[in-house]
Amino acid sequence: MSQVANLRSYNPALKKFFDKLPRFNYGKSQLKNPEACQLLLDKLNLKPQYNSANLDIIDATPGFGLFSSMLNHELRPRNHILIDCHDETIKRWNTQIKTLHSTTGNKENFKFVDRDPFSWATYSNLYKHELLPPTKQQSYDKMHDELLVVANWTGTKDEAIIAQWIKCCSHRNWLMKFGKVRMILFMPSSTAMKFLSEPGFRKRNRTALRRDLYTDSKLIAIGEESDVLGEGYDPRVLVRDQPMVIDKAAFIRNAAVAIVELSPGKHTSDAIANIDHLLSTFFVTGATLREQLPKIAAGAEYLVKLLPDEILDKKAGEFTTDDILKISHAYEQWPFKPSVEETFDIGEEAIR
Amino acid sequence: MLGLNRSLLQKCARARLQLKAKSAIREHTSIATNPGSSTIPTPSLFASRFLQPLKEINNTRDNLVVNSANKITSSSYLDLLPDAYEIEESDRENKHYTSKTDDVTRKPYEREINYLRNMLESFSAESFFERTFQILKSLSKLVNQEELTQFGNRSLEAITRDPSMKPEAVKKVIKQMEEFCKFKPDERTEAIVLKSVVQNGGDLNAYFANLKDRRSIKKILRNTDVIGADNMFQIFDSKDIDISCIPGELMEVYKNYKLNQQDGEVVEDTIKLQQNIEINALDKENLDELLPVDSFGLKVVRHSLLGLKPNPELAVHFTSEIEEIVADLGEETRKEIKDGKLNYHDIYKRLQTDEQRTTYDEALEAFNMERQRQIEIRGIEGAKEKWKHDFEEAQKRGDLNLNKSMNAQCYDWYQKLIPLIEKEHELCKALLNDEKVESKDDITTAKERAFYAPFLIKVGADKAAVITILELLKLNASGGTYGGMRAAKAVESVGRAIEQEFRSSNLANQEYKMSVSRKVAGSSQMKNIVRKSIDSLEEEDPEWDRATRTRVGGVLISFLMAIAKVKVRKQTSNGPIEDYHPAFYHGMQFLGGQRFGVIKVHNEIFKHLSGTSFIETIQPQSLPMLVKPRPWESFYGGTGLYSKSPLVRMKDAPETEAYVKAAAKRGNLQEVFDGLNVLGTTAWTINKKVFDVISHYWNKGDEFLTIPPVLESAKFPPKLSPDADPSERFDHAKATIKAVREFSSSRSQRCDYNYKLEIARGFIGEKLYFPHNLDFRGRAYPISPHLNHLGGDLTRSLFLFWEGKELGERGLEWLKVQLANVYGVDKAPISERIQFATDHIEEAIKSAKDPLNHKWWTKAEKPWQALSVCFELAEAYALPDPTKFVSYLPVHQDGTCNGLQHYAALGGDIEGANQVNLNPSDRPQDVYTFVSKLVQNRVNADAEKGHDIAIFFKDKIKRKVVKQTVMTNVYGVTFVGALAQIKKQVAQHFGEDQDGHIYTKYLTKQVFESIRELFENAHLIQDWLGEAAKRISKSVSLDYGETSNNQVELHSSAVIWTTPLGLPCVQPYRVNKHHSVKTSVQDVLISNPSGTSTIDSRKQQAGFPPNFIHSLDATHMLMTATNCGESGLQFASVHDSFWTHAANIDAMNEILREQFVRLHTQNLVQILRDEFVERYQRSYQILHIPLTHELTHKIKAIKKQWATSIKRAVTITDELYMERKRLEMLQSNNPEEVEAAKRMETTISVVDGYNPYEFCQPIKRKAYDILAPIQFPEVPPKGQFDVRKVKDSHYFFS
DNA sequence: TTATTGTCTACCGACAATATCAATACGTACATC
DNA sequence: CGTGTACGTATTGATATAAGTAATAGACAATAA
Repeated sequence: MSQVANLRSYNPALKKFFDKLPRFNYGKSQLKNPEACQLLLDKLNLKPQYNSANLDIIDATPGFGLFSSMLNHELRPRNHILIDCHDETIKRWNTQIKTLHSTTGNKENFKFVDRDPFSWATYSNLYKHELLPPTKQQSYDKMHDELLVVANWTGTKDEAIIAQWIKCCSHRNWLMKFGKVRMILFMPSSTAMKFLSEPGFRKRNRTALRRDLYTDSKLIAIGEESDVLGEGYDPRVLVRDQPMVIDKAAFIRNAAVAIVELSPGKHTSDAIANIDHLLSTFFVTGATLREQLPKIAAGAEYLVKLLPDEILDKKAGEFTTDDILKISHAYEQWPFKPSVEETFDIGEEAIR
Repeated sequence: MLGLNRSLLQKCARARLQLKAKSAIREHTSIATNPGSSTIPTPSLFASRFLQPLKEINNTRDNLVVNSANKITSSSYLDLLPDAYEIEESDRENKHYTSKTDDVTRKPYEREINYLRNMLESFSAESFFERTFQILKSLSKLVNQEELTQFGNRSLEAITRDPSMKPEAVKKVIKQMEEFCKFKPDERTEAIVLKSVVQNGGDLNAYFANLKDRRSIKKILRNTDVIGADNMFQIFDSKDIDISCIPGELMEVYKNYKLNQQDGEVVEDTIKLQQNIEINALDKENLDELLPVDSFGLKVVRHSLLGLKPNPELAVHFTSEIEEIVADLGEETRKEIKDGKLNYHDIYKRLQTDEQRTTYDEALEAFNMERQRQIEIRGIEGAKEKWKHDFEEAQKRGDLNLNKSMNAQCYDWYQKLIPLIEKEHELCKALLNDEKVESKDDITTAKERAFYAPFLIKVGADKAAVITILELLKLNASGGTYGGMRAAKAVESVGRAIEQEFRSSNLANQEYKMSVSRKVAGSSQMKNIVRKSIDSLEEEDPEWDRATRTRVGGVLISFLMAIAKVKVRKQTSNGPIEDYHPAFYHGMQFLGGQRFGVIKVHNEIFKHLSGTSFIETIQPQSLPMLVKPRPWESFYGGTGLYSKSPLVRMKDAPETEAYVKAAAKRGNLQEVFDGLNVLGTTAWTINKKVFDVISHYWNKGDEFLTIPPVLESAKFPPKLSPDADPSERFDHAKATIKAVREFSSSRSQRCDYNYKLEIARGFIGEKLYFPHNLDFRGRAYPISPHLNHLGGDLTRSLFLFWEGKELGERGLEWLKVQLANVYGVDKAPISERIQFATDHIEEAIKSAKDPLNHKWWTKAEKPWQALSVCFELAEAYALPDPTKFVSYLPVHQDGTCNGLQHYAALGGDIEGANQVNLNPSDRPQDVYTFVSKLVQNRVNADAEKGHDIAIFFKDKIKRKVVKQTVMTNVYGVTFVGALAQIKKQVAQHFGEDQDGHIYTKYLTKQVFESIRELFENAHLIQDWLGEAAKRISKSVSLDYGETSNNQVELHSSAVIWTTPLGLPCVQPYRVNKHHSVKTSVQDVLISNPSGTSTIDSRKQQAGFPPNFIHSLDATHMLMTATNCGESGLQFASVHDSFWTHAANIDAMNEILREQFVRLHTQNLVQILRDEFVERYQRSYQILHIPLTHELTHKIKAIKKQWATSIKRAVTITDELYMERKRLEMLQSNNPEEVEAAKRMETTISVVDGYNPYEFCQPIKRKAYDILAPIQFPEVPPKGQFDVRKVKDSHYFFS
């Protein structure tokens, strides 16, 4: 690590903290290699897009914080909120910030928040408790340039959170209510493979379709987990986004990680609200829409009359955003369509 | 950067993986062949002799050929490979379950055998001979010769049922069976031939001419169940038969017959009638013709239930009997009876003398016997007739909208369904005949069809159609999923119902054997002999396996879904539009990301379900019985005339089944039977007065007390704005779920109540019985599922005893106590409860007089039962002397926290015994209040010390807060579970709070400690039970690895104990493997039940303490039942609530206390321990002892020695094997071997002399694992409480 | 072998996940020695 | 004639599904290192 100090985004003031790796990783994978972080930051190329003086960063689950600190050093934000609630991490960051206070006067503007990054309330409280100044509402036509969200959701159960944050893009609520806020998300590679896949790819699922409709996304980087590069990802995504490959050794825990950039897209949830529930039924089997129709509601065969063959003969995984909008539109025309509540499927467990 | 193409990626990946696999294998082998150090001493002579086979085991195990017999159950008949099933003789022998010390065995390959037997039956009955041979040949590989002969005979019997099977053909079949299947005929086989000679047109004389040996004729004729009654008489007529051919049991009939021989006048036998009896449920004209209009009691009979048409002769007979009995009654009563104003129970109530009642009961019983028979035989026909009737009525009215009448709708579906099923039957038969039928819209492959074809064809298309519709409607009513039912459950249920139908038609066949078509002397005697012979057959028909049921059900349901439509209308801007939507459709629902299949019911159908009368459509087994159930005397029995129920309910627990069967066979269960028979012979009737009130509120459709309202749709929360915060969205989703849940549960509850009430309505005035059976711990449950006295308040209020008992002084008091109890005043002394009733007697009487307006009763804790008591009291007080009132109401005596009572008796805690009323006291004690006080004390003490949370709770702990936790403590509730309970209470009493959980946590701790303090010894026992279960469930049997082929898992010992009445209880918790089965609807997951799969140790441990206690309370109940029965008391129970007439409560209380004392004066836990020590003597425990211990070194040395010898690492199987050999040798006759065995050391034998339980470590870390003989901790000492005091404790049950 | 992570949490009556695809295992036809 | 190879099919095993994971604590099984 001799040349580490020479890296552009490396904050020398924190060097001593990153020499030693953390004892626990709390089920998350993270980057431990400064060079890799630097390359990632290069690839992200965020600097030109933000103005340090107005930029607030919300950084969920920074872990031991190498990437966070380098991102910080790169962008020099007005506020950099770190949210984590694991003992080791809390201790580590508190001492780090203390050290910074005495060395740089914390010009890095780190603020550590000892709350659960999983909880929605944590974020609203940032504003409530004035840890952050109110974020300006901006247009959804261009990237929000005063707020950046970074999060590490690489745990085994974190996929749900990614799915939910995608839903937030569709509803334009939560932090997404401020505008087209960029999220840099570390997620399990298997999650990225599913959620980022394009129509027709084997792993394409309902959330991938939602992502397609409601967000703009880009695969920034992938961990080198197998010897076949990009194995498991939709090749079209690899070709389109040209993600960088991060060396296996650069990770703590494992390299089954993808780094994805996500922001709210042009559609919102009402685009297909009427059939959102029914989509799960479509994705159950590999049968065509024509075959699936009777399963969504009694008498839904009727829709055959309203849809072109080319869509009817598609499988759920092959739907494009256009297709799904057309299906939604057709459904709207159906006189016997059940109400949204009636299509609310609830499992037995929930009934007890 | 990454110009990658997909297929390339995948190819690379594949190549890489293959590489990995290869290297893994290499590594593995190099480890395996690595011998230990070379400086090890060689084992002793004997030891090395035993080690020899181990070397081979190693070699054969790696390339062990899995016998393809294991695959039988996952193959259709097309894929059977009889030649591949080679099973060693030793692997065909019966094996033991958990313990060799119990004489309870299992048959290896039982599932496979049963599967094959079912197919054998089917192919034989349908005369597919080639297939029959194929199956029999497969069977020949799995079973011994004796069984093979038995199965072959079974097959032949089925074959000869076909009248076109001439004797020669039968003989040819037998010949082929011998040739291909190693079948060996016996006398029974010959009897079958004989039957075919008589029945299917052979020359009897020629037959006997060839058979000169009298003795063998005798042997053949002994098989009366094969030959049948009618045929036997024909044989008697044969000139070749003389007395020397007649076996002993037939001698008398024979002589009798020959003596009175007369020309056979051909008559219709009643039993023959049964088979094809055409019962038109609604056609009463026939009856009217037969019964003169003024015949006494015609209307009485007409009153009968379920639209049954009574047998005219019997009806006439019955009514004339009634006429005779009531002759002495007043003119007015007789008129009432004659006018049909009185139902059967009303009449019974009017009778004045015991003699009248006895005669009446006898007459009714005889009449009901016939009705019961009709109900059972009619089965599903009743449903069809009802549908048809309603359909035709609707047509007559010109009413084309079938939606209005569910039944008419069903008939429409039924008619449309039949052709589909018929078509499928054709396809199945074609397949079985190897005919190729091309059908363009037949998407089912031959392979798939082959799985269900042999079974589907067993039930006719029309019956299958009815069953399918009925099951789907029934399941839907059973609630659960929102607007539908689990598809997996539905397909299996339909399959099961089909199987059941097939079985009951088989039973009818058996009946046929008993029929005699001529009026001859001795015919009834002959029938009895045949019946006895049939009953003595031990073999049972194997059940269809679940995969088969599922497949059969799947086919039928998919047909129904295809044709069942419902008409829908909708108003649109262009006027009303109409469409036909499927009534049932299949879909998926998601639960925690897992999906499951659902059959949804169209809302239009769903709406009508809770208002439809189903009583005609309920299977007879699901109804209460009209006659006394057959008394229990073996494992199967106890129920209706034509159906069998197992003594113990089992969900996939072959071991439980085997143990109970064995006990039944040994005759150990007589006392259990006795108790159950008392429960079964308690006669009930429906409380019409209460029923009418319920009915009134039910029909109003509003929510009232426990009656849920009729709801049109769920009350959904208001819509959310699209940009609502995620947490708001979450709450909204929760609220929606809650709304759906409430709606759904209200609807399914209404469906459920509808069933109950409809049945109750049908049974008003009838005398009914509930046959009972047991769960695996011995607790008794009524078999009829819908309506029984175990239900909630409303259901319980519907029941009265059939018999009445004059109250007397005490009875009146107890009746009052009953009122207080159900009203909620159940914690006061008896005198206060009586006072309560006396104080409120006016209210009660008014409630009874005008229940709709005077609502005092509705405020009771159990309002419906309160109303029921009100009616009773009002009637009593209408008499000049209420004590003279004849009461029919069951009065309850409930154990106060019965589980704790048993624990307290076992543990002998004095304070505990006081608190659950084991100790006499002038006030009833309430354990919940007491615990809450203990908690209070603790909290207050902490508060003194300035504990914040304690100060908050100071003097605020109510009974309610601790109640659930105290109750569930008996069931082994954990801290987390209790936390959840108390949290609910805290939220209710103190409001929700941000960090309420800190408070909850504190309080839970206090509650737990308080309970432990109060029931200290009881808890030691609970712990002891848990520890014993833990050791058992984690033990290893000495016989592990004995059978190489049949997969017995390492930890496979279940906790087994015997109740004081001799019922063996086997905890059925195992980890069952699953596999999925493709059906036409969806794939269905099916578990493979096994008595040898790995034990679910966690459940075994957690379940044992409560299960043991429940087995004791069940024992107590059965003992009490038996004694009450002997004392002539009517008795009923709901586990720990015992019921009898008010007048008999004192007597019952005495009995139940006596029995409790009798039960607990033995040291039950010590007995249990002794039983465990005996049963698990061949079990060993894996213990972790310190690495440094001397024993560790010894065992390591032995293992090293062995490892060198066998050139591989020593496994646990090897250790057990060596020990087994050593122990075998010790028992040897050869003194040399015994001597050697004494000198021989095994890793287990060296443990002898140590007590490793003393120095073993709980954790595996830094420890060495050894095998040690299982030991059980000493039983904790009892406290001071003397259980005999219970005899004087008036509040023990109250 | 040891350390970490994940699972489960009150008994019985009572009742349960499926669809798909890749990889392996198995079987058969065919070719070539 | 046997053997090896290629190809086709049945079986097995892994993975995805949805999308708040409440929160508590302690034992135990499974998995990773």
